[in-house]
Amino acid sequence: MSELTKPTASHQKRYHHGNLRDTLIIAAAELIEEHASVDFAMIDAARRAGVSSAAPYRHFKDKDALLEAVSQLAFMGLTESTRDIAQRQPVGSEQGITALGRGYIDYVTKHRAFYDLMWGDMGLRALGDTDMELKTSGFYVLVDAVHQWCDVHGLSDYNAQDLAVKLWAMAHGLACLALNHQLEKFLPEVDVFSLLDSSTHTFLEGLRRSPADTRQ
Amino acid sequence: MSELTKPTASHQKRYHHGNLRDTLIIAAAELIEEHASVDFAMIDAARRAGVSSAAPYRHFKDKDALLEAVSQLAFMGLTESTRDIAQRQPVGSEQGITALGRGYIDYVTKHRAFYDLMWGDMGLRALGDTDMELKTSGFYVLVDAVHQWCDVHGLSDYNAQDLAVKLWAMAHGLACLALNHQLEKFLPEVDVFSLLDSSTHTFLEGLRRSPADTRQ
DNA sequence: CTTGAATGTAATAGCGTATAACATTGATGT
DNA sequence: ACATCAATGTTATACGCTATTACATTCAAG
Repeated sequence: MSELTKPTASHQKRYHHGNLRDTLIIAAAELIEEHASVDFAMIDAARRAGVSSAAPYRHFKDKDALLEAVSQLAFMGLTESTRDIAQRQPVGSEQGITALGRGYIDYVTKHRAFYDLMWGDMGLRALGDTDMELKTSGFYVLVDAVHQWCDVHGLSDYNAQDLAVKLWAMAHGLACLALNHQLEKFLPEVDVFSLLDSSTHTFLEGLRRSPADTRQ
Repeated sequence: MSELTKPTASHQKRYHHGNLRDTLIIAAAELIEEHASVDFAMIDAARRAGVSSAAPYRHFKDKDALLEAVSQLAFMGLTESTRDIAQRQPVGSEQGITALGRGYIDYVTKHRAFYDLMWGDMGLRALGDTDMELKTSGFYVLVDAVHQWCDVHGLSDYNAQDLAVKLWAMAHGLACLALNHQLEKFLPEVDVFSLLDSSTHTFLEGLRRSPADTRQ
């Protein structure tokens, strides 16, 4: 239990928790990870925080609001991981792009329930303007990498944002198929990361060798 | 109400429904479409079929079992639509491949809740061996189209199944991003079908022009 | 030290799933 | 035709989860 999640005075039961909101978010995130599903009970999150079943409703309008808060955690984690990866890749390289895709797949694969939270019913249901930047900043890391790749390869006439969306869709699609055990069904020998690598490579190869009239 | 869903004698209330199982599947599918969500109440499906709240449990162990039956409907619809489309495309053409992708995106976009049912928690949860063929036969239509494209372009050294998975992932990813309103956020001017076309084109171009040493 | 806002508790309404006990019907064998 | 049993339907109800209400405690501002 992190310092953030503790009541203000340790080991002593006080009437007021002190950090209930944050504690509930953490508790919910843990329960989601453990169950690999968002079908946890509010009362369990409350119990884990050491409060009554009604207490959470002082901090969150309903369960969706709590889930929305957890999804922000998920997006923060994804963005942070994405930035870390981008930082360590050679500028403008194909590897710089595939590494981001690998990181994306790795993240959502290891956090199945977060994936559901980010791209399932939730992601769009509670889409506050405030959260917009939080939820999109990871994408722009990819846009930068694509932009640099285009520059390095003398393909500045391509729209980096358009290409980034396409590359994102590739990684997203592969991740989704992997999560649903479709890959092991149709390509039992192949792992998702090598699929991403070759898929990305073919796509970038297509960009480099395609006639200019197909560009924007 | 189709013939299938009617009690055996019309307009007369009988104790036994006669086709309750099928009627419930249709009713559930309708409710799912209407709510754009699988969060309908069993009792509503029962009411729509004109039976009591407990009757459905004579035909389905639990709600998941009913949802699984609906997901089979969804897969059947997808497969049928895919076959229809494949039939009307020139053999071995790029268009023959993009048309399948377009059809896929069109189908899941118009049946958002079916998409969740097929690829959300459900799809894998109740994955009976019997249903396997039902759920995979659509994919092999794509494999055929890809195989033909490879033949026409003298690229028979490629593994059609591998390529089909990659193309599927592309369409699947784009569909998912479109469903979650990510495309309109990052590329407000562009529609998902043109993205699929250019994405697919670039990929196939990469295959044709890529050095042979990257092939299997 | 008073007072009100914030935050907690206990009790409970309300909805949804699922089961149990009972009722009705259709099908089968003699 | 008729007895009988399995299939299929009904009513009543237990249980779990969400969310609200009325009340309790604490913090913080004047």
